[in-house]
Amino acid sequence: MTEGLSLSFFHDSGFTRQACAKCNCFFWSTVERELCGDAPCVEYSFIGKPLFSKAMDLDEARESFLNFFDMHNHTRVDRAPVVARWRNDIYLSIASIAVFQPHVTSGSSKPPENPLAISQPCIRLNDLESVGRSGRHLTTFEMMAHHAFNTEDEKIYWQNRTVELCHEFYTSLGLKGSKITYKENPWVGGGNGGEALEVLAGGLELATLVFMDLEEDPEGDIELKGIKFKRMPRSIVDTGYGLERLVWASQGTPTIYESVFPEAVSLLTKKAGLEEKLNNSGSLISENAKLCGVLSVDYGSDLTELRELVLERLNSLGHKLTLSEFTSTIEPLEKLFAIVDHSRALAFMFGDGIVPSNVKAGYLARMVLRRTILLLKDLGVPDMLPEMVEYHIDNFATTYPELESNKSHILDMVNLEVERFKLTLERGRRAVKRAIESGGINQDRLLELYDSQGLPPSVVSDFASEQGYQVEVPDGFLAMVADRHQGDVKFSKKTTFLIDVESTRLDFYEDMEKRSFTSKVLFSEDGKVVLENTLFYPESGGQLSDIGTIKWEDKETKVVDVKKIGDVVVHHVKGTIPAVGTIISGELDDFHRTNLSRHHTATHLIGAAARKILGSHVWQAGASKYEDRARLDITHHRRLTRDVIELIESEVNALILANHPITTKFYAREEADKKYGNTLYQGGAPKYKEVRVVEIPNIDAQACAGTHVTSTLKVEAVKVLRTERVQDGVERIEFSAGPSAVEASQKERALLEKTADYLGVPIDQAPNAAQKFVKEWKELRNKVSSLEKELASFKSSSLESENIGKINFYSDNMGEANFGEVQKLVRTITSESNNIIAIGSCKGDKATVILASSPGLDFNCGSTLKEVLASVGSSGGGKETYAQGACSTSDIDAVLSKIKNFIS
RNA sequence: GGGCCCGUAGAUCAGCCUGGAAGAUCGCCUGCUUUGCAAGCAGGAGGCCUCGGGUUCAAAUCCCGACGGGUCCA
Repeated sequence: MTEGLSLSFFHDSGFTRQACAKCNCFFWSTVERELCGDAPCVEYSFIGKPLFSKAMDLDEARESFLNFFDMHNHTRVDRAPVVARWRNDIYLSIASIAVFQPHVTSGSSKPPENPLAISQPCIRLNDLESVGRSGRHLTTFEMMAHHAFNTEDEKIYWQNRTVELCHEFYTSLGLKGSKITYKENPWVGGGNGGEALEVLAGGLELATLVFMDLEEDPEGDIELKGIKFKRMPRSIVDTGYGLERLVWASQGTPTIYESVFPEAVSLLTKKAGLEEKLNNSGSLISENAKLCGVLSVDYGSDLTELRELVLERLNSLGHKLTLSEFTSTIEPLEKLFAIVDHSRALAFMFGDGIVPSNVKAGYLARMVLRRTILLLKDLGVPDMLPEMVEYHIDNFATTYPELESNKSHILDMVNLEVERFKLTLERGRRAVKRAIESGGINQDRLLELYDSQGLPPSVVSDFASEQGYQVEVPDGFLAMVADRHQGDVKFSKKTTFLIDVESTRLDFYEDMEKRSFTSKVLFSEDGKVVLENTLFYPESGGQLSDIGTIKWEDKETKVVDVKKIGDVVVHHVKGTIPAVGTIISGELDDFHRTNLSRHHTATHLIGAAARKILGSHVWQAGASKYEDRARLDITHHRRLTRDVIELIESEVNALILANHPITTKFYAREEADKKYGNTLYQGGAPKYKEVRVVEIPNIDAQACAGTHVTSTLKVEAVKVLRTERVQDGVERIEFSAGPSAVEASQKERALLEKTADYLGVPIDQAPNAAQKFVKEWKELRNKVSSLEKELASFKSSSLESENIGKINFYSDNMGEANFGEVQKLVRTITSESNNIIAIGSCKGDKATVILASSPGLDFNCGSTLKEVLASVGSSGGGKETYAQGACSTSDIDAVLSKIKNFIS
């Protein structure tokens, strides 16, 4: 057997290709083996028997890796944030290669170094349920990697050298080469694929070596895992060495958590009073971890079934435990490990600028935080989260000083979220109480409480038992939630049509102050015109398109909209269109363009001011620019107060007056990244390999395709119009720049003047006057109401009644009267027994008739009045004891007498 | 990006389904009781029922929209 990944390194070093007796996979090893060395075929053998000659902590292990690759001609690159802002397909950095996708892997950008080594903190939340339980899962981990990017022109290294480096690295740490197996396991993901080797030792997967040289193609001639691929002109060495696994394997502790953050584990153990439990159940934990390694289980589905499975195995190994003994021992420890892990994830998430929210990455942070708090509550230390997060920050101070310098902000965020969750839980407690009082908590109610109030079933169950009520938590609860959200997905229509012409030359980047140009028509049809070159800016980046005119010969047409389709700028025109080949002259609407440019520059200034005033967690979350106003959405965790808005406004206007120049320049992606760092991409993931940087030196630099004015002074002035909370954690600032700012001020002044005028006071007294008027008005309103009451009782005593049988019938046409007064009169009379009252009144030309009776009389006011009013062509109705309707004023007397006839 | 829940007195909420006089509890104020406090008793103040449209003779209640909050999913 010499096929598969038959590398000369393997042959030269005595490896042979073998097949696993259990899973039938092929693997390479220097010794004869029956099994591949991977879970679930084999169990962990390194627990209690470390794989490496020296126990390492995180820093030592990371440095040993990076240093090894430094020594072997790799260049270290800095880590990227855990929030993958440069990508629009994922929220979090999930692998080291994610840092280079898609721009480098697609070939459009060069890698920052080649070959390179990195240790990238990653966050993965897909196995959240397993964290703490399996002994090996983490939400946050560092993926160490050496990457080599090969092109047709430049070959760095490929499979053989990769394996050689890997093997040398591990053996340099004292791992015997004979203990390592390389298992062949092709890799597929994100539209790419390739051959891959899993690096296994002691039953643990230490690293994966992926040789990415395929891309998905339905016509492709290579098939991997059921998907068709074709060979790419590029080939990429994508490796992933688990830092935490290296540390774990070097220490051989029962779980990965005890190796990776021993101090955090012991800190929490102490505070939660779990020392004895942890010390006495060491063997249990390690057996459990070993079994979990083998079982490769899914904790999301049925936990009890799983526990039974593990317990069965434990008991067959000599333990004698009941299910409840096992659960009560293992569960607090699992929670403890999960907390330690989750709080580290939070330190990174908040440290890298995630603002908690109900959407996107912010929601992920909130979800992790809330789970962690609930776990802490279960351990009886509900307030320990800030302390745990702070511990991790301090612990990373040397390696990641950016976390330390962001510490107060991170903790502020944590504390704020803790407070918010407390409020949510308090609201939840009341909601549960109410639900119990109004008929109990069934499955639907439980779902609703979770979905709309954020209360997990376990919390509902806790709250319910406080009220002495038991709640059944159904199996597969999360599946039911998913079901509820089934109908959510909607299809968005995409209408793309292609015009097959040369890409348009974009002249507006050459001189942003130019307003007229000449060009040749390449395409014209159906109100659409494409030119060889254009000054017209197409709608993009939240900026409206230019408008203007196109002239040729003695004709002219209006450009009303401009769109970019691929690399072609399409002018939408109203009127006649020039024939293909015509030389035209184009002229922009200068007022429109200048104002759009002002607003665009102003948007950058507002963003810069907000970052300066609020902090580095402020990111652009969206923006749009119009002729008379613009808006910028920024990430921030609190509502913007008037004070903050005023500060931002003042700062922006100061920047305007300082007359800073604005420069634009195109850079290759990797150059731009190097020079400006990742804050460049405020507007989202960059689409092209060339990045246009709009810079206001020392103040702001952004990748931006829009048009700008050439100095801040040309923005003239900025006035904030309003702010709005678009989402949790996202604030919208709406503002005007230039002449529109002045107009906006004028409008506000006009409103204020008008208001003051109505109040009859000068502007500066308007607020006081309004306050006074409202107060007086309330007082008067209450006075009127009490007078109406008095008047009603007075009138009721003077109103004559007629006896019809045992009934006292009151009837009166009160003419023009206050409705409140009439109602009070009716109330007074019907509060005594055996009375019926029919009252007509009017207000202007609208007349109202009320018919009401004392309770307990055998008489239906509703149907009577309905019938009577119907006879005069009007309508009305009501209940047995009270009815009301309308008719014309001239009919009142007729209606009243008809009612009387009805009664007698 | 999508779904769901909510907006009524200073606070917490009921009333909305089934349209027809704005409610409860706590808090607040006054008086009585008490050496004082807590409490108790009696009385009282406090509501553009978030806003804007629509339906209706009539809207806190039904419909549409906006605003404000909460929450789940991707």
